Amino acid sequence: MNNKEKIFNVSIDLFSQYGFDGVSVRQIASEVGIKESSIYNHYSSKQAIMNSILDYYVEEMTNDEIPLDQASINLDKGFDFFYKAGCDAFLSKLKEDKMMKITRLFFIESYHNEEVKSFLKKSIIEGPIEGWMVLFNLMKSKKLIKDDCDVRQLSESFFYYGMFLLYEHFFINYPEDDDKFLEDFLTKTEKHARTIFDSVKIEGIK
Amino acid sequence: MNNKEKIFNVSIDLFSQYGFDGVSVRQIASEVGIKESSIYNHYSSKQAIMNSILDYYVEEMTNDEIPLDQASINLDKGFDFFYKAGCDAFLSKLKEDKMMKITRLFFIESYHNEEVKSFLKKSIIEGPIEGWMVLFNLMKSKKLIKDDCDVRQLSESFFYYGMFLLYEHFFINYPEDDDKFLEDFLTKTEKHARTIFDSVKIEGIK
DNA sequence: GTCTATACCCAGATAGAC
DNA sequence: GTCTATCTGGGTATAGAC
Repeated sequence: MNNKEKIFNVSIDLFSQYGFDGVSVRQIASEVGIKESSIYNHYSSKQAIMNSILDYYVEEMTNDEIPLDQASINLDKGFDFFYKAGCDAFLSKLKEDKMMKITRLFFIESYHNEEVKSFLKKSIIEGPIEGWMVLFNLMKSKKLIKDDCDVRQLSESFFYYGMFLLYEHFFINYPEDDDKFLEDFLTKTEKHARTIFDSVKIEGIK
Repeated sequence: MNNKEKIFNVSIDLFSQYGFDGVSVRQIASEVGIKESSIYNHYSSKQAIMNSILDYYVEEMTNDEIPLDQASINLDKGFDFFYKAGCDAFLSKLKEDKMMKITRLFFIESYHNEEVKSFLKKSIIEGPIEGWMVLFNLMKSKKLIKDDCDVRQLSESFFYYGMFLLYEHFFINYPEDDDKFLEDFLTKTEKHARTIFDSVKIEGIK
């Protein structure tokens, strides 16, 4: 691993622990094993390091589309199968050590970093919500859930539970139990999905 | 308002906007209209200002116990009435301008401030969850909800939705629509409570 | 590409006159 | 209680030798 890569990885480690403002260029340099002035041979500024981390994460996270026809097929195999398949796709991304760290970085920086904020809002909250609305509408057309239920409300009721688990982990419990969190996340949201589904499913559907 | 109070209030404003590390003593002094050295006649350090804000918030937030017998009476008037009463108690605290600001401050500082972190964990997450577990058990004993449902899971499914609305507001949308948020919070969580309740209620109960 | 040296700035905090 | 003046330390970043 060359020094540029080292700077990149060390910065992810430190920024995700202490936040962007809580880490100095000196600290990064010292952790890499070079002098701080050498950093500037690879990145033009501290902000430039942060930007490269942002770009990396956005790139990695936005190429995992779930094709709707596949979702439809999964849904025919029962709700539990369908849910597990969708959740696994998201978790496999998150499971990589680097992605967990950057996710925490995104959460903690979102309150004052406009770029992070708009990414979270668009790609991590609004995007999935719209995806779930499509799926609940699909369930309606398949006569799995009642016709009069509010699809938007249903999507939020379902999805925000998992979002809060993420917040809770990254702000309150991090970094203990990183692995345990990923395990529990699936089983907990699965039970929750069941609860939501049960509230609107048509009699006789499992 | 004397200068000590001014320092206190200005600090709440600035800390909640930019975070503790994002605000300098000079900024606070300038906003108050005095020199930074004068700050130290009222508070021994920047950290001391922060601590007094923490103490104030903890004091204000931890004297609003909901007596269980009252909750039981409310519950007999129907689930919707019961829920609205409980939620109003919490919202009336939050509605004060100062409390909204400090709540945001708590959220954004929680990732690296151990005191804030443990308060949030204990009093804002675990405490209410345990309260809701008591209430769902009460509903069980009143034969309102099914006997085989998981009360812990139910409490989380219910409560985490509202917690995420808080996170979303304070990190992503703040400070736009502060008032609108407080309005929407009640109606949104009410609908969500309905969804959760419907998934476990015994046939014939409203 | 890495180093030493340094510029420049702003932070938190203190001393002592008034 | 507030001021001016100042200390000390840490931050980002640059210049120029090797």
